[in-house]
Amino acid sequence: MLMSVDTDLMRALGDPLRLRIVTLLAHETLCTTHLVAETGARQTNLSNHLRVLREAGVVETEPCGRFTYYRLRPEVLTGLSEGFAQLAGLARRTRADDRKRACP
Amino acid sequence: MLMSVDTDLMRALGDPLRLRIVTLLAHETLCTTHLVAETGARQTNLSNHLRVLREAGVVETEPCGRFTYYRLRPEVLTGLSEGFAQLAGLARRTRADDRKRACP
DNA sequence: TGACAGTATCAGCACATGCTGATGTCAGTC
DNA sequence: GACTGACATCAGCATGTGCTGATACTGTCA
Repeated sequence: MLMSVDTDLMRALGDPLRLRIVTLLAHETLCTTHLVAETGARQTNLSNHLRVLREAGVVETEPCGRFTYYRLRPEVLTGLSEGFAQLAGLARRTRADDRKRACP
Repeated sequence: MLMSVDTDLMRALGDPLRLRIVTLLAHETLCTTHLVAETGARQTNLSNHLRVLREAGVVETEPCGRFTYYRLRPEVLTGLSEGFAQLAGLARRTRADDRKRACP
């Protein structure tokens, strides 16, 4: 069956800074202070973006004293990857078979 | 090496109607008239969205008389899929090793 | 050539979104 | 308890984006 791609998830990842955050978190679990240092963005701005990623389910948080660690949820990315792979497979077959609807 | 995910491509796909269009085109090559019928959106609106998808390289056009067929480019979707798979792999390893930067 | 159908483009409006400074909250430290 | 640092939230502004009607362009057909 077709597993559709989540639009909200795509929008969450469709921002340069958020994609940067995700890439950083893919390599290392970090807290906001680290992300501020890495990206050069303001704390407020980053906090907003992190909220978007959190609500989209891309990241999860782990409080650690007065710090908050951000960690990626790999299964979400895997789901996206599989969704696009499936779409690509369909498209490839459609193209190979030259499947097109007749002009009306 | 890390093949980064294209932000513009993500933004292009981060819209419900455009994602709908992509899903439709994955199954069948269609022209604007078909897409209007399928989605219920106005022609102008659809044309705008198709331009976004075209500029992002997601679709390509094939003129056919006074019709214009839209076809998906599978390699773009495959690239996205691989990009996310790679990120997911990194994230999974980061999580497994509990790799985190020390609190500052 | 004139009429028409299929698309693309444009300008304008409404709304969403990103960035910022100010402020609030909570945990740890003195 | 007062203070400080880490982080979240809020309100405001600027900009971006989607939707629409109007219009232009292009190929087909009578």
